[in-house]
Amino acid sequence: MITLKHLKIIQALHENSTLTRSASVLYLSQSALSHQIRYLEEKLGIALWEREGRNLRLTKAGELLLQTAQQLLPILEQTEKTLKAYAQGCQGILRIGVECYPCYEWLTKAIGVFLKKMPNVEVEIINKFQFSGHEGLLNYHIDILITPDIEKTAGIHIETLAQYNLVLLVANKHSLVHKTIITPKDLTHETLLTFPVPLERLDILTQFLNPAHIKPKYIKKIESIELMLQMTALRRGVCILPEWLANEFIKKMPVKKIHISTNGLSQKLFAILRKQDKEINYIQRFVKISKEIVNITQKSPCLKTSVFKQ
Amino acid sequence: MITLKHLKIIQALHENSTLTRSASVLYLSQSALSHQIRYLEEKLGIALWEREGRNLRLTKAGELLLQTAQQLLPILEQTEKTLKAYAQGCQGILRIGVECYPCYEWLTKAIGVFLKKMPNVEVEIINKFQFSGHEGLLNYHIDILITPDIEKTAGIHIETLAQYNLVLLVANKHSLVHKTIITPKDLTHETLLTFPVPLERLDILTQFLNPAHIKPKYIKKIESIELMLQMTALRRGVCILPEWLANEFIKKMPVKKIHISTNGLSQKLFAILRKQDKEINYIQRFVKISKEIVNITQKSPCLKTSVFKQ
DNA sequence: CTTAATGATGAATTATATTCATATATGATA
DNA sequence: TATCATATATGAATATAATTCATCATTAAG
Repeated sequence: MITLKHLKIIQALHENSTLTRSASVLYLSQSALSHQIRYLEEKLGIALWEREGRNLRLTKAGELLLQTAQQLLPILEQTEKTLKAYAQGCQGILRIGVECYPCYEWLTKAIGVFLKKMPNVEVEIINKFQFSGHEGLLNYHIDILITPDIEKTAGIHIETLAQYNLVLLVANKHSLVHKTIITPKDLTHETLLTFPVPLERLDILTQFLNPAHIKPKYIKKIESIELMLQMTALRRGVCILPEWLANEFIKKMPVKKIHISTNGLSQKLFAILRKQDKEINYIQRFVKISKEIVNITQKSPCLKTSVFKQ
Repeated sequence: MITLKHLKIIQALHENSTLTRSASVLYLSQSALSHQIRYLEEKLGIALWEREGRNLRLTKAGELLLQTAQQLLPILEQTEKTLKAYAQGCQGILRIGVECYPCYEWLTKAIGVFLKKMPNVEVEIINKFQFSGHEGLLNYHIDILITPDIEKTAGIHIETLAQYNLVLLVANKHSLVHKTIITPKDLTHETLLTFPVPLERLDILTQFLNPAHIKPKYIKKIESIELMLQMTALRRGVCILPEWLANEFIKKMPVKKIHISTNGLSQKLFAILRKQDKEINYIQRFVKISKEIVNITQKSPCLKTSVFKQ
């Protein structure tokens, strides 16, 4: 009765608004779509769209069908991809979602090692999500999510990859540079450079500044870590990075790291997967490699630097 | 590429083993199926079944496709049913799963009230699950689960319907009948009549007997509550029931209730739903009615009996 | 070795989806 | 409000895909 074709149509129609545009996206004629949706509504005996002039608006029934489409299609797509991979002698596809900007540093290495050890598994990295990474995981857009934020939802399995301190980075000539420890107050007049994530996901705010009821002068979102460091060096702001990553940068740029509060501000990094995938060989392997690489990345420069500094 | 038809075929084939049988289940000719699966394997470029003589066994790829089918088809089926219901002017279908034998007593009443108040919603009761009720909920086989057992899994919402005491029922002439409170030791030589659920789900064992390292002489599983009471009255065993239900039976059968331990053995009853369904009007309504009915059912006979007994 | 039953296959048929050509409707603009 | 560019609807023709029919090949059981 309802076919996947219909689900694809209803989704495309939702994304592209007009029949003509959707048709071209689906490589079909406008006429074909028109026939299909008429057929579908006729068979179901219920309107899926309200036609207001040349605009289509989903009815309640249409919404239900769209929701179903958005739930089913990614699952099927994943299966098809994996089958195609199987057909080419691959063991599978691993789609990694990343919700953690500094992670790319070690993730690239980890994937490198993984690809060598598992030449039959393909890897795909996804960092834009329709909603959240968690959603992406549950909806089969990705198979594994690297994130510092966990939501305890059913059906997922959580692996802790690492724990590290966050430190503040300031320019060598910055007024704060001689502090050994930063207090919330110190940041009152600073511009804080952050990655473009929702503010409630910034530990420096939720764990450090908010409890002290202090706001930085301005929060500026920057995509690229290099640019962020550049701006820090040029005294256009200060930024917060994992200590192991900060250690890399203080070697090559005119910036200094300062510890945050007496206890430090620590953060954990997790790899999250669907429970049913926990036993899949190449997924276990990837988690294991990630743990190793994260720990090497975070410890070795640390050591070097501390030797260097003493 | 892969269509729903294929998923249905792979599922039917898994359930019915042979092509011929599956074909008749799907109202197709054996030839049609044979063509379809050949086409599918050809297009995917990978074997989905290994043919051992006339037996089909799924390959790893086939397993993946079957798993996908089992995940997708119930969701779609649910959507189709709901759409059909919409088409007939219904607001929707509520499929209730029940994992609690004594619940039928009040559930029937609750559904009665619900159907009167919401004439446009259809109701379906399901009490056999492929795996667990929780699975059924997450896989869209049911929309609401009535159970005393909660597993905290992601994406589900839990409502507490009631809390009540469990009591022991024995025949009027039973040797334990004059006890006011039962101890674990008292049950050493008794046959315990229970509903057919896994032993780890029986609170009388997990909460009462196991901690005292005591086992009843024999545990006999019985489907029907009437038969269970019948056997209790005939001194073929003793049984554990919610107190409110026990109160109903002691009025009409030669059985007595005895409280369990000094604190009593209390149990909670939950209604569990998918988080995304929480706001649906008729689901909220059903939960509300259930709470009311459970409380009336469990309180009113209690009152009557205590008046009667004094 | 037979036999009854299952699965496979090519050709014919039927059902379904798509396009083409064209008509109708809509919204913007003069 | 007339015009135009653009969008959707529709019937008939066509192309594609699914199903059946008739038949053969294979298999497990007696």
